[in-house]
Amino acid sequence: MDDTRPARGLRALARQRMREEILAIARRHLGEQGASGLSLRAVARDVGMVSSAVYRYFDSRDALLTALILDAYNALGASVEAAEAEVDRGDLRGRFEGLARAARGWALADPHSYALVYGSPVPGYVAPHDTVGPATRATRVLADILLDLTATHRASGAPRPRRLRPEVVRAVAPVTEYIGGRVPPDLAVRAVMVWTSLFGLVSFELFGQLHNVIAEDLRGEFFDEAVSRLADSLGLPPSTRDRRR
Amino acid sequence: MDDTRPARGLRALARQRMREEILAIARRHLGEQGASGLSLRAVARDVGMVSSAVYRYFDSRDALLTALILDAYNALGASVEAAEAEVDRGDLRGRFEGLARAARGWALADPHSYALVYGSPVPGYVAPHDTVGPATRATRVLADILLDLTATHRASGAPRPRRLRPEVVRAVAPVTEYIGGRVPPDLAVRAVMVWTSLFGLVSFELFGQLHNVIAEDLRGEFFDEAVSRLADSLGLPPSTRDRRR
DNA sequence: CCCTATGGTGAGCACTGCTCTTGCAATCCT
DNA sequence: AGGATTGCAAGAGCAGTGCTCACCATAGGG
Repeated sequence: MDDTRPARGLRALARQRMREEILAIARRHLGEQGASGLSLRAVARDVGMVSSAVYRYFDSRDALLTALILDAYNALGASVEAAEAEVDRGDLRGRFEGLARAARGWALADPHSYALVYGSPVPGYVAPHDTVGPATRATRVLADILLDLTATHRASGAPRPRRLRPEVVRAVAPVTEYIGGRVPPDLAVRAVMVWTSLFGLVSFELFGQLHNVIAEDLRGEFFDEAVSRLADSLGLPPSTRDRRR
Repeated sequence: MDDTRPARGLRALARQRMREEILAIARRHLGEQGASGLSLRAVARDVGMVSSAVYRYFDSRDALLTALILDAYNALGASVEAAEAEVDRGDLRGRFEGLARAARGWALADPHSYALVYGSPVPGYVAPHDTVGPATRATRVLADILLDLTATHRASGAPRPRRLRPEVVRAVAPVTEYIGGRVPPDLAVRAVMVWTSLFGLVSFELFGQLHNVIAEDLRGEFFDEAVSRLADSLGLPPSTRDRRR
């Protein structure tokens, strides 16, 4: 049932087309009513099938949701990649800002998909985690920025690294390994904090936690300010486009 | 149906007892299967009623959930308040650390309740926001710490304030007003970022987003490190208990 | 002290996810 | 080319859900 890839043969091709159509309808429903309101039967109706037929393509409602989660990760990843790719390679801060703004923009445009991946796990804790591939597309972008940062180690305005307890160094070991290169543990800690801060902010905004906290019509302004400070905390040099002084 | 407070008369008292009993069972179910699996019928069965009788006490399943959300806010608030109250008033950093650790501790102990309030809104975006009272108990604690900070303005190790665009100042106006006193906008911005960072981190940990990022057995260590850095970013002076040098 | 508001009952509607049997048709193999 | 095999769709059905409603008993308060 985990037919994702090749599609050889006429039959297999038709099967994949059907799968795609179901997913398309499901995507639409998700965008309209959210994950909790996504009904396999309703999707089946809209696609013109009887509900039991859908089970030929997805093992369960949760399987359908998992496919949508993968979808969402890819959409976010693509959006972030595209935005970051538009920026001059040398402009590390600009690349970071592009990444951040793209993430928020995508989340605002498709809040239900965002909730699907960064909200509370809907089914019951089981789902994702074999979705590692697409899940890391966005994080990869940040990792590459950090790689470029350490390569051209202009320690200009970089905050001085803190002394780290060895347990903390071990704690962030997966990150340092993932980023590659020889990124110092202190930067890895900063990176994780920036990442959680970024998505924490977006989540707060989307999930209504910023009510009576940040004026609603100025959320974008505040976000930009926050992103700028996060860039500072990473030690990203001032943007090359408009370097002051 | 919004019978929360007084309870005068025998009947009204019995009513509130029943309400409490239903809530208690619901709370148990929530802790076991999570919000999406909370069934009004199942709760009714466990409490020894027929399902329709529950509707005498709660307008709908969502109303029950809303009551549980209120519950959760209060539990988190109480936990945070208690932890922070144990710390010497002058030890601003210690108070902040106590608050942060209590929040994470409560979340880990009752993840479903945490997801209820800080995860994606389950019903369909409608619920809370009249629950402002209990919702702010935890934030009030931070606000008071910041008030004490600005009162005893020892600008010792405090990061130098940034120049703020006027839109940003307006954006955080609700925060500055909520905190009270005359807290500078720059500190308000920092406070919001610290808050989102804190809960972003907890959310990431609880929702599985830290998989392959922070070693699972060292999450606590990493959290402490992060909290320490967040305290720095607020300009909280080193703890009075173990001041170095 | 009686009467009425209150709260419990059970049937029922429309919906959900999921399973299983049945039949048809396209595909593959000899 | 023909027959066996496989894939897909339909439909009925089960267990469960949220929620409504007509129906009563009873106990509390006027």
